[in-house]
Amino acid sequence: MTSASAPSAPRSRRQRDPLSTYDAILTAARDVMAERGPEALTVSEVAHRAGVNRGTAYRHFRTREHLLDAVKKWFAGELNRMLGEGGPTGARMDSLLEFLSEHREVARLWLFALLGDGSDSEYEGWQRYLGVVEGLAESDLAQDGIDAEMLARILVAATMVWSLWAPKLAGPDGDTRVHTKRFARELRRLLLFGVMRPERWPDLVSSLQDDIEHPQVESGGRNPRNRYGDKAWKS
Amino acid sequence: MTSASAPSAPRSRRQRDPLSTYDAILTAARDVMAERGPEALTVSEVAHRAGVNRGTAYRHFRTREHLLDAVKKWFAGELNRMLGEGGPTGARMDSLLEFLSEHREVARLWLFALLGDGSDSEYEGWQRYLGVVEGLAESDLAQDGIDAEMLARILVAATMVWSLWAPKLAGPDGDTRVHTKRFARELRRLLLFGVMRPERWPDLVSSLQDDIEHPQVESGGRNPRNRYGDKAWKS
DNA sequence: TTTCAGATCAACAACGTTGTTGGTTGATTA
DNA sequence: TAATCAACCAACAACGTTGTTGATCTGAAA
Repeated sequence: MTSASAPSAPRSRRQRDPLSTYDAILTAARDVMAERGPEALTVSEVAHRAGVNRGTAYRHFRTREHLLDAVKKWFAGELNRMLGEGGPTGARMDSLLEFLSEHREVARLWLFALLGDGSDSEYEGWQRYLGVVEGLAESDLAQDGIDAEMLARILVAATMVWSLWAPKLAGPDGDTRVHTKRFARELRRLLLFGVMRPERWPDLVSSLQDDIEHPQVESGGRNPRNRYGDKAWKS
Repeated sequence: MTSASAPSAPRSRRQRDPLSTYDAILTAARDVMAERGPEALTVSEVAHRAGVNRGTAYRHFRTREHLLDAVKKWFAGELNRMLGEGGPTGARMDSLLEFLSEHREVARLWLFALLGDGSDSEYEGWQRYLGVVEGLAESDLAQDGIDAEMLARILVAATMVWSLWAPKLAGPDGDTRVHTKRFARELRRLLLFGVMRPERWPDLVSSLQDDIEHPQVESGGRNPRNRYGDKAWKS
């Protein structure tokens, strides 16, 4: 050290408890990161929020980057849990919405990750979720010709974004539940019935059928099973 | 000034052209902001990218905050244009997707804005878009009982997120168009037919109908017109 | 009770950022 | 051609951030 005699006002030193200190720092980091994004995270703010000296944060996480990684790791686990949970299909959509309403920071981190440069890092939770949608698509509970992967993406994307929209629509102290109920209802309705009356959109319908005759294969992606014309719409 | 005699190597001075300098700075700022988010934007990086001295940037934009505001203003106009354009419904969805594929930075800025703290700042473009969806929902081209606002949100959310997903799925130098075509197709299919076979999900169907008898009104939001049971599904 | 590993912290150096200042230079006009 | 004015730029001060260092304290073991 260099100078620094005895500090005149030795600010109450944090009680010793490494584990809970670690937790406090990680939680604070998670909050900061969810609020303002990984780019905006500073160790200073995290330490301040955790009620810890900045130096202490550096003892628990070697660098700022290590801290970010720890949060991302936590987040990945949370996302897995989230996507994996819930019964099949309908119930699963609802439980996803519910989970996200209560863990908005996960949705925020998800979007920040999407905006980040990391490659998609397909979580196993996503695979499980996708598996469920595929199972549904192939069962006779669902219609024909569904592209399960794209459908799953539509559902997850809409749900994630919704969970961030809801509080803005509800206002500063409004209740998000009413809006969320409307959202969930419209989503269910969409899944059951769609939007258009197919008989009024012959062009669109035939454009879907055209895709069969000119399939877009190549490029690794899963190949949608396109078979229309049986009883996909109406009887 | 203080010291600073004659600079030994007077780096080639930028040709004088205030307007294009302004543009260069604004464009660079837009790029940086779209890439790394508003929080991560520094005037230094913007000036460097624009090939301009930092001081020059400060001549055109009084502070960093003014620069951010200018980008946001530009973005709002772009978003309006985007949501406003395109024909009705199906064609509009496609044009939205197309626009976003070519202007990914708009989608990124949109998500960053969503993650930011500004209140929703409902753009007029959004109102126009919503108006179109409402028009469709009320016409006899569409099914009954659609909650137009929520449907519009589902569509916009899925599309915005997709435009950021696509390049990640395609890989570093892959072609996004194939995947995007699949996405667009599944979206159209979803709008036409939905996913489930309603006759196999009596519980879900009746839960939608229940909403009529126990309507969720209150809280300012538009009240969905729920009337089922006529010919919403099948004939 | 004494000892001591390690948890906590204040201070430091190096660096990057913001916003300001005043000198330089080029285009326009008189 | 000469004067003028604004665009451009280098350097500066003030500040915040990162990562490091050594002093100090504490809980638990000896």
